[in-house]
Amino acid sequence: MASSDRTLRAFIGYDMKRALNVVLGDLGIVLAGFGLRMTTYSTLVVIRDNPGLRQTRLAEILMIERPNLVLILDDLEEAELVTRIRAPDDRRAYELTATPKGKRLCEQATAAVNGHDTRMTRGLSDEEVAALHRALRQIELNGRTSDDPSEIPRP
Amino acid sequence: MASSDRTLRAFIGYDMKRALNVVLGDLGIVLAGFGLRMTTYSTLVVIRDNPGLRQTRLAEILMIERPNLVLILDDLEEAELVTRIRAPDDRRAYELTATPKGKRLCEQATAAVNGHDTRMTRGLSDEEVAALHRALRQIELNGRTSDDPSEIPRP
DNA sequence: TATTGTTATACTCTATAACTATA
DNA sequence: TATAGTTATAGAGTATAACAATA
Repeated sequence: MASSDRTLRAFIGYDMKRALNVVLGDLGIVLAGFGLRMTTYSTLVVIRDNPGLRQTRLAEILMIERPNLVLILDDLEEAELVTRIRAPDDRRAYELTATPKGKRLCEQATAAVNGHDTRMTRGLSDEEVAALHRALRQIELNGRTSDDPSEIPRP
Repeated sequence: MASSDRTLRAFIGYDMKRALNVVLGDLGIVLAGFGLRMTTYSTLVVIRDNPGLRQTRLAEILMIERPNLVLILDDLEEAELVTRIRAPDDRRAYELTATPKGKRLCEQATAAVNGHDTRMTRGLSDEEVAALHRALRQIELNGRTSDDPSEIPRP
């Protein structure tokens, strides 16, 4: 009986969670080959793309809490992929930069993640993949803007 | 600078994770109104749809590990939404059934989750939502069948 | 007084090994 | 010996409160 979860399959959240589970499983294997996890990889990419970024802004971009980012950066710094340098204009803050080693690893890992992405979307046309991206971003937007709890019916 | 994560936005896994985060956040609020979490809700639905189901099979359907299911069922049983009854033909196993109270709550919660689902997919046409379901199931399938590690290039 | 980064902590979800009782 | 359910435990991700240094 392969469809015993048919009721749940009607919900977009369930199909998203099932699909994301297998995607993250595969991605985790790929990134482990570079000594990275999902969190450290995405953090490294954003730092490489935005040199001099500070932690509060980085946490906003990645939608994670600042205390959790501290541990991720500790990992990246210990692996010599990222440096924290005191900001000259604000001695409370750090400017984050990818080291040459970090940039190289980021590029190699990104190539592998591109391959992973291609594998995961196999069987879908370019237009279908583009539509998938659009739909997911629309849903993210819907979720952000429905923060008004008055819209949410309660029992 | 709203697109500082543009590199990551090219990956389907990133857009899926961002979208799922907001969906699960909203869904969590909806389900909390019924005293349920995501895990207890989906477990309750599958039990109601498949009376007499046993735990090993249920864990397979939901793709969770059996030890983790035990705690979920403890919750559902303590809330008197589900019963574990010794299988007459195999005294190691339990037959899982939703109580009348469990069926009522399941129906009410499902109505609320339907509303949540509609809110989350707002701005998307019926055809776009259908395409989204199809794409996500294709990706889940791709992930399942690419279990062969020989396909995954390593550094 | 407010902000940056930090520490400590707690809770959920997830994953594995080892146990018991039955088969 | 194999299976169904269970216990114990550990890891990762996530969330909040409170702190020191600086603004």
